[in-house]
This record gives sequence, C-alpha cells and structure tokens, in this order.
Amino acid sequence: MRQSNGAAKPGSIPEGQSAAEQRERLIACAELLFFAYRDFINDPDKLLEQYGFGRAHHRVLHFVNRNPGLRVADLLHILKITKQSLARVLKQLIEDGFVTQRSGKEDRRQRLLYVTPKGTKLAEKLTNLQIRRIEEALGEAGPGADDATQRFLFAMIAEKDRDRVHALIRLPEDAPEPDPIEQLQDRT
Amino acid sequence: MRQSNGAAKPGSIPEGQSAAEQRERLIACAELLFFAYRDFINDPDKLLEQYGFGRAHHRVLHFVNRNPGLRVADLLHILKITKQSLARVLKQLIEDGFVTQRSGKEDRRQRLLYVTPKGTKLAEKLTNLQIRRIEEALGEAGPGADDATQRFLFAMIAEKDRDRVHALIRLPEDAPEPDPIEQLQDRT
DNA sequence: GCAAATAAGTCAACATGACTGACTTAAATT
DNA sequence: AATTTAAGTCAGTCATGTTGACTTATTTGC
Repeated sequence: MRQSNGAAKPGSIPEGQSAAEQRERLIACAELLFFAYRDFINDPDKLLEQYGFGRAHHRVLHFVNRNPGLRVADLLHILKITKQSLARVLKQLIEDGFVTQRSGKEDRRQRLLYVTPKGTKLAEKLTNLQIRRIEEALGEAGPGADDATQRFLFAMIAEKDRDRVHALIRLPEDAPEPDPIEQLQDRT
Repeated sequence: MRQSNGAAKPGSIPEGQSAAEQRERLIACAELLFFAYRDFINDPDKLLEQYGFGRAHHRVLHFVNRNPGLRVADLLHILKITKQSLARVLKQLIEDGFVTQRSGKEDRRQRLLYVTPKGTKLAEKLTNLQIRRIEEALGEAGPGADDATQRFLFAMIAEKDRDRVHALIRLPEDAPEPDPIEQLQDRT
C-alpha cells in the first residue's frame, strides 16, 4: 500500500495509472473537499457569531444580496431546506433589519426579498472573507486552476439542478443572459 | 503548469480583467463550492439514513477506515469538533459494531480505533458513492482538472492544518512517507 | 517515588438548524 | 366558484454542535 508508485516525483503519473492508484486519487479529492469546505466556512462563522447569526443566516443573506428580488420559493430550491427551516432565520434577518420584503407587482402573493443597506454591509464583509481565501488558494494552485476548478465544482452539482445554478451565478465567460431572476421564475 | 486563460472559452478574458470581473469570478467560485458540497453530501446521506446514522457517523467511519489505529485525539483534530460531540457518534458506531477500540501498545491510555469488517463494508459503500460523483465531475471538467482541483482544494485548507492533512491523505505524487499515523502522533 | 500532565470518557444543560405534519391566509388561475 | 399556489405559522422532534465540570487510568518529569 504505502510504496504504491515508487515514482514519487512531481512530474510523474505517466497516464497509465492502476485502478487502485486512480481510486486513491479520487479518495484524496473527496477528503480534500471535506477539509476545504471545513475551513471555507470557518472565517464567516466567526464574524457571524458577533451578530448572533449562524451559517443559515449567512446563506440567506448572501443569496438575497446577490439576487435582489428573490422569492422565498427560490431560496428553498437554492438551499434545499424546508419552508419551516427557512422561516426561522428569515424572520430573524427581517426583524433585525438586514432583509426586507415587498409584495410582487405581478403576483401579489409573492414576497420578494431584498437586503437593506445594513444587510448589504454585512453580506459584503462575509463575501470578502470568503473570496480572499479563494483568491489566495487559486494563486497558490497556479494559473489554470481557476477555470479547471470552476468546471469541476459545477460538474459536482446534481445534474437536474445545474440549469438553475447556472442561471443564478452567471459565470463571467457566459454569453450575456437576461435577468437571472426572470429565468428562475420560469422554472417553478 | 497549464496555460491559463485561452483554453477555456471563446470569449477568453485576455489576462487583463477588471477588478470587478475578477471579484465576480471569485464569488462564483464561492457559490459553486457551496452547491458542490451540498450535492456531494447528498448521496451518502441517503444511504446512512438506512443505518440510522448521520453525517457525523460518516466522517468518523471514513477516517477510521482510511487510517486504522487512529487515536481519538487525531479524530478531534481532523473533524475540529469537541470530544463530547465525537463521543456520542463514536459510542453508537462501537455499540453497533462498526468500529472497535484497542489500547495502544506503547501508551496504554490511548484507544486506537479500527473498523470491523461490517464497518469496512459500509465505509466502502459510502466511499464508492462519493468517488463516483467525483470521477464523473473530473471527467466532465476535462484533463488537467484533476491536478488543478487538488491543488486548489489543498490550498483552501487553513495553513496551520496543511501539514497534518498532508500526512493524512497521502497524495500519490508525494515522496514516499513514513507511516502517516506516526506523523500524526508527533504533531500533538 | 510522587506530583503533574495527558488520553480518554462521562454527566448535564443548552443552541442551532434541520425535519414532519397540519393548518391558515391571500391571491391567482381555471 | 372551486382549485391551486405562495407564503406564513404552530407544535413537536432529531442530529449535531457547544460549555463546563469532573473521573479514571496511565505516563512523564522532577
């Protein structure tokens, strides 16, 4: 097990890997994803604590900040949680003045979500923490890591959700798209 | 390593990106990481439910399976949770016959952890689910995504933990190392 | 050889963020 | 007018994390 490929040199891995070696590589990826996510979450968590918020609040705040006018139903699809779970954190964010709701113009049953200036400020602080770490990591990973990583991460998403995510995050290399919110609404 | 920009897309971002564009890219990465992890977790979760286990059990089972003879203290460092949190799930795994303990030979205070055959079986099922998704994603992301992604994910780990993780996961391109467990024990 | 440090286990209380199920309200659709 | 939809709500539960305090067995250091 231990001696696996005596090669051990950075440039090696010719192209012919044994199935066992390939498996080891994939397992390493899975573990790295765990560790990366563990630490990715960490910086924001500390900041959120000071506001009495948790990760759940962060996610809501983030996606509302990035997609003003998001509907509650959209958030449920994005977060893959139940209405009741969302309700608690959303209520707190509204009560504490980080998020506001307005009724939809077309459909007055809808409650469209927006961040307040206070909400924007916190959301940006959190975003900055996270993208700083990502920027450093991409730097360390070398040129090309950027594209490859985006493609890998996107491909990790469940196939049936990819269109929705794609409409939501608007990658810079995409062809110009119509307002992503409109798209989301079509996909109910 | 790989040439960076030209490869990806027709539109191709010459090399001079505005700060705003760069920021958008980084935010997209952060969001993709969230979605990727959300779905990465999903397949195992469904299987675990059938055993009455959760994610916490999965993580313990996985790392014990991959590192037989792991100590409780090691697990605490890996998972970054408290002893009390670990105790609950570890107890269940032991009671249900998925994990066993033996006292350390050198230091009899230590409880070294091992998976039982039953534990191995479940751990491998879970691992297979996860690496299948990763394998597909790497395939879709194209050649080179493998290396780049590993480097990126590794660089996302908090600097002070990297040595420990490195010793734990044994990437195939590494120089041959001594038994990783020994290394872990030195780093207390 | 004894005191202190260490590895692990345990008890109790609590917080967060998920879940299910049942139900209401208001508005839009058929 | 009846049905469907978007959202909100009440009540109870579960999984997984937290603190703080304490015990036990063993090793280490003076």
